[in-house]
Amino acid sequence: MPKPPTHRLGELQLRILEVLWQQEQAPVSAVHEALGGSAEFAYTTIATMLRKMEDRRLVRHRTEGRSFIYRAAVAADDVTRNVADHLVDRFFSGSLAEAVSHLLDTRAVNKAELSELEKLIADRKKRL
Amino acid sequence: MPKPPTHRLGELQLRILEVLWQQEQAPVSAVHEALGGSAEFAYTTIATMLRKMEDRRLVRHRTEGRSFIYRAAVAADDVTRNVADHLVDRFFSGSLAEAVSHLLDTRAVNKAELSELEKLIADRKKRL
DNA sequence: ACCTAACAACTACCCAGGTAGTATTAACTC
DNA sequence: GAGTTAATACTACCTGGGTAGTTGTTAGGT
Repeated sequence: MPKPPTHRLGELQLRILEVLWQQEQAPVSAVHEALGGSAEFAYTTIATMLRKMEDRRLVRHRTEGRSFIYRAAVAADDVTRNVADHLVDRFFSGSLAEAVSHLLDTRAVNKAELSELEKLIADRKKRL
Repeated sequence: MPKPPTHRLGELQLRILEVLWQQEQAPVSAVHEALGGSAEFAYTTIATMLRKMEDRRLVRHRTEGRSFIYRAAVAADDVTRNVADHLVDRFFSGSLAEAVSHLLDTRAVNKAELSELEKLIADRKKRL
């Protein structure tokens, strides 16, 4: 099956997916609620977006009574991985080190976080 | 001045910026050439995109004879930083360690790269 | 049987990235 | 100074994210 290009998702699509990842499955109304209700978006906006996302195979639905119950059709990890991978490839020519270096340059990283990173890498090294 | 949201750039816009970062400044024709000439894009596509990007303050131009000489108005580092920062914030709730962990999980990282990372972090630690 | 509330379907926008054809302008050439 | 050429300007289109109004359907209450 052709995987959808999961990098390049709109912000709303992302938030909808996040709801579905958390709730496993939900009718339109529940997604709408979880996103802040009518204060943030019209109910129809969510319904439309859900339909469009189903076209792109990002979500699926089944019918229950008169309601559409949606669930995510892509895993959170897949989306995250695709987006992150794409970034590293596109902006750092595939070099993870370059990416991390850049991030370290421009973020306030405290000692604790640095130690966490060190442990992470040490662990990884052992596993080779 | 209101900075343009540099995350969320189209692919073509990125490639145009990359040309401009490399060449410092260039007329439309040079950008078009650098992007593979008419085999890839019509000359007018590049010209149009450059104009649109100037609206968004991503590039500037000056006139030289009848030619427009364009140059980037945003630094490569700024764009990269914004995109990377946005990613870490959006997908890893701001945790660099989480992001790196995820990347390590899904990319084939060899020993050399791991060592490079280790050195990077050690250096950074000293500097605190 | 009728009314209403809930819900999905349909339709129609707006905006921006991307694409490119056509028109225009200005300089250069003969 | 008419014609060619190289450049920009204008215009129009497609696609996809985002937004929402209107319409149709149906279950439930009375």
